[in-house]
Amino acid sequence: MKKTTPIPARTIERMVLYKRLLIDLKSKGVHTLFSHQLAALAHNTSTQVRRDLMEIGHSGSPRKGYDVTELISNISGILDGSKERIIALVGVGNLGRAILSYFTYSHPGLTIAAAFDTDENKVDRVISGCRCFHMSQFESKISEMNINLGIITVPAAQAQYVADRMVAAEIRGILNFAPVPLKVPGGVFVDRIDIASSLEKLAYFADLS
Amino acid sequence: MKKTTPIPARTIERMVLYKRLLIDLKSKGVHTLFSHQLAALAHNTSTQVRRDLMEIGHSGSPRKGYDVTELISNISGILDGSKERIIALVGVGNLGRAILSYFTYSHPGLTIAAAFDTDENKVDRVISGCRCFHMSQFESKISEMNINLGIITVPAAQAQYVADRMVAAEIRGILNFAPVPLKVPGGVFVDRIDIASSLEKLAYFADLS
DNA sequence: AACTATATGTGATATATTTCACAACATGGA
DNA sequence: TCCATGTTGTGAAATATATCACATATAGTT
Repeated sequence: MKKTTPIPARTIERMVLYKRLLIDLKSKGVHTLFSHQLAALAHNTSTQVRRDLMEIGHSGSPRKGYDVTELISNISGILDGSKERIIALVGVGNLGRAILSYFTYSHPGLTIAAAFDTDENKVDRVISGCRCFHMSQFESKISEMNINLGIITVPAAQAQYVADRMVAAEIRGILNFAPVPLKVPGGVFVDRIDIASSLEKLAYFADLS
Repeated sequence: MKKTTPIPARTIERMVLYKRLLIDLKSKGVHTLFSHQLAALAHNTSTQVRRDLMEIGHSGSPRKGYDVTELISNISGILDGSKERIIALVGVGNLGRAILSYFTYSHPGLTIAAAFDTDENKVDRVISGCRCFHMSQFESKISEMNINLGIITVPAAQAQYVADRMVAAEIRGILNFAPVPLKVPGGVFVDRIDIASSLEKLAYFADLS
């Protein structure tokens, strides 16, 4: 079996953060730390940290705290699934290019293997270190390269169409930057990053305080 | 008084979505709709929609549903605060430029009034329709232009420094694209968009299904 | 004018998530 | 060796969020 208890979504989000913070600490020579120290870095409480670590079954020592290396490896064991994550990006506009260039400095274990667009000026070129193909080759490249995650950076009007093709190509996770909710069958996970929405939310909560 | 009951954060997020969907519907000539129709578009349930609208005190008619125009105006009344939202963006790299160009087609009520960087090649130029200033002019421009929201698109190492200057310049809301949590005093609202984290989360949830 | 069918609005309930509070426990020092 | 200290791990309580279930309302029909 893969996992015994379903780990809460929020916990997973924090886990990603913990992992990055811990890797950073390790590179600075920190070998051990307490829940309240990690909490200070992650900007939450020590109870939350301990509860999260409990979720993944990690334990530390009451007086020494947590072993950084061991904790990183435990968290990675949870986050890094069984199969490799290989990503396709569709829509090589400004945002698409920005994301490509951001990931050129190969993020740990996350590789954008191919980009797709319908604009002939972009097709068959290497853009920010990533080869750009025409959408007509989408299905064949996805299966050829074993791609299982997708990023959508096309305009809203085309987002659902692209999502449908991703689903048909057996992509299991989609990160959607278009400002529309996508309809996908169960078993496909979608996350949306909506910059305009975030700004509106920001404006709302910045007002009160 | 501004608001009587604190509206749940999640409700606000959905409200932003509703508003956009409704504006789109209105432009297509839809005058009235039922909660289950909005729910279908927003990808949630009719109960959720009704509960959300209850939150802002909007009511409809059992047989006609909700009046689109009236609903848009009610939601806007909640979301659009008293003062105008004027935004500064710091860090004119790939991501920063992508965001600038995205907002050039002036999103409703959200204007990026100025961009800032320390790179002399970018300073004093107009980039994607937005004037770019040197960071040394940050404080003066913020107050001169009445900017109250900030977007951080600098590398992780400088993010906290930029946030500190934003806070000092009395910016009340910060949208942070750098992969580090920011420490800010109470009263300042921070939201983080972390693309790498989102991909990791995606990878995790795409695995199970 | 009364009836019917279909939505709304919302108290009550269920679920998810966070926080509290404290017993159990290691470690360094007396 | 035993104690004092400060941390872990976690049941229980609190809070936040979503869903259920149904009484209430209203427009069209007869």
